[in-house]
Amino acid sequence: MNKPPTIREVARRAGVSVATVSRVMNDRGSVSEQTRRMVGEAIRETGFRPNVIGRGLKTARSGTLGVLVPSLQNPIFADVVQGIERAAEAGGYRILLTSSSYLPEKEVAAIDTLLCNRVEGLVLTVADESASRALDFLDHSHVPFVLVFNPARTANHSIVTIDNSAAARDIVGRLVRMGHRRIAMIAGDSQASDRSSLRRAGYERALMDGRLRPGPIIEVGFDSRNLVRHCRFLSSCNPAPTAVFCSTDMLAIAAIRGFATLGLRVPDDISVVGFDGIEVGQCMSPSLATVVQPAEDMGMCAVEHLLERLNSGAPAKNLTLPYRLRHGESWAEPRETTTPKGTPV
Amino acid sequence: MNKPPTIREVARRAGVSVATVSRVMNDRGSVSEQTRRMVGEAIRETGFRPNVIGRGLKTARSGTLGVLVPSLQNPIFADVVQGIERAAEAGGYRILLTSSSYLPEKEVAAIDTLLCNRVEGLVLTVADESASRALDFLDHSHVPFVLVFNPARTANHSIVTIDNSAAARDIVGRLVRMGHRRIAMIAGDSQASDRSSLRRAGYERALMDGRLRPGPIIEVGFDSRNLVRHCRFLSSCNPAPTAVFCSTDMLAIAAIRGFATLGLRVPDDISVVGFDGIEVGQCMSPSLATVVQPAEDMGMCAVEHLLERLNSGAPAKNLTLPYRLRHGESWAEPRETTTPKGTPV
DNA sequence: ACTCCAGTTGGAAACGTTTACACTTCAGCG
DNA sequence: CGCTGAAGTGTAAACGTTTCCAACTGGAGT
Repeated sequence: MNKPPTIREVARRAGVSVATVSRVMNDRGSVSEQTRRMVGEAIRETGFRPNVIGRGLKTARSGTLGVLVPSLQNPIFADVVQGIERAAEAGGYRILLTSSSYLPEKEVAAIDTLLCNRVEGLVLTVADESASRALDFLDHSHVPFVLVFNPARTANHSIVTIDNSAAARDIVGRLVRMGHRRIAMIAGDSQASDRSSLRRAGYERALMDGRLRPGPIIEVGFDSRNLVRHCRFLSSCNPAPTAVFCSTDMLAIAAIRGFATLGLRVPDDISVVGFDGIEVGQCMSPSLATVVQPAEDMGMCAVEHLLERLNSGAPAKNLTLPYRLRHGESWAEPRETTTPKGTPV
Repeated sequence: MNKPPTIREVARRAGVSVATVSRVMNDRGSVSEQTRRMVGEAIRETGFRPNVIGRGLKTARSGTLGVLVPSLQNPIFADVVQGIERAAEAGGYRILLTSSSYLPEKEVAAIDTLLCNRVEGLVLTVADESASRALDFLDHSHVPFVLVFNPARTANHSIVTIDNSAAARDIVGRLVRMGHRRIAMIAGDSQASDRSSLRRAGYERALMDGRLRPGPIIEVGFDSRNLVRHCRFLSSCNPAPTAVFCSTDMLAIAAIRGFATLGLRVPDDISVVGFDGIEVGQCMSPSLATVVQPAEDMGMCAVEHLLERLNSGAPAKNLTLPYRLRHGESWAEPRETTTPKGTPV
């Protein structure tokens, strides 16, 4: 396990000082064409690779950004990480990836680790922006960070998000106008996600708009795979809901599956809509009607803004990107409505 | 943007030398209970966080592992990264994540970057293990690495994989025994994935076993979302295949979608099976019949083995984990067979 | 011939840690 | 009372870079 060559060996080999080698590598300062060639040759011969740790120590720059997401299991986060990685790479940064498994205590630990590693900035999604001990922590660290997906509750944070509440109201409103009078919600644990509560608020607002009572609301864990039990409960209600709004696509997919297991067809027997816009949603049958968050873009925007702050000292800002609705096959007018139908979408 | 406190300030504050502070932090050497307390207090007061870059420079250990995957878009890689992150965290390591977008030239660049960052080891999936310039590169670097998903063609690499060819032969064999006589394949670009070729080999082998001719084989890009064109082609063949084996679940999902668009039902009109075992496959309807790779486990195994090599100098080894078949709803006996049916599965 | 300046180059001091080594105490022991 | 050794502590030298500064060259301008 022999040590990799250092700048000193390259210098010796090329018959110059380490300062000159450094100058050649970063082409800074003036170096004659001849020495430049010789140094280049020595670098190639030795297989020298500059040690960014040594460099980082001197320059006080690590060249890395920290990333913290709840989980990679949900494709929405994989997408955002993909965007982050893309933009970071374009900006000459590496990313240090950690995940919290939706546990607030792991958030703090992970951020601490990232700060020890002297990341120059962070991109993260926390469980609850307003209650996050992790963020207080971060606020005092003087390391710039950008929240993704978390709602903008306080103005002095950099945030890239969409209007969760409006989007939920929008898509549930469509269900109402389709004629649904009894709309249930399956919500991810609101402790683990402030988005979930906002989406719920939008849902309730849409029902209020239509003078309807919020249907049964079922709160489940984010890692719920099997919703059969909950689906059975919903279909046994009286009156049974004709549509279900799920706070994430993953839950919506699981719900569709759950209803299928019970012999209920979507959307014939019950409509199901989701939230997130993950890619598989539009590949499956029925394709999922949902709110599309531009996750990869959000990741890229977050990094771009972070780099602006890093490089030009730009101020923190809230960036609310547009969402769009995807009209999938998982929703339809209710088969039998007890009240007159509204206007179809 | 004031600098974070250093060990020196902590030492000054506690009235001791930096050596003592260092000793307290790593509890190594002997320190009296009293000074230990004072140092602890000084650390808390200053909010000191040890700079792992400084530490890394001295100890020649970065505490990071490099990870390179083709893309995070495909959940199979998100899963493996999740496993890698888990195991790395458990072992006290951080991960530096990069992706190649299935481009061999980006593989080399990414690995180079990771090596510059002095990762202590790497976990990666390359396009083609036997042709990878990136691996030659890595072989000379004396940094241990573990391949995931790539087939074990050469014995001296650490590899965590499954038997792709056997698995493909297995699942396609089931189709044959179900009575399918005309089985097509939709394969991901074999340039971009050595797995794809192996799966194809297994597919061909299974057909040979059943004395059948390989059906049409369509090669598509890994990022193919819309397979309608190819599905139309398949259904217009004469005789038309009654089943399609796809080299990844993502392609299988897209294919099911494609057939649905054409008004063909899966599995009634045509069976579709995939390969990978991503979670959404079992959530959708019809649920996807597929080969399940234990992706998260594979990621964890890879890291565990890597750490063994790192810590105990254990030798490289090939680890072939078991796959299993998931009996989904996307396959069934062909509706009309021209030859007598085989034994159903 | 002298100064001046731009173009090259090297020396050495950082950066924040860890750690080998040396030094002080002080208790235990003969 | 002196010797020994352990416990506790400090000093300073690394680790691999970058970069400030000084020094040296040689040609142009006076």
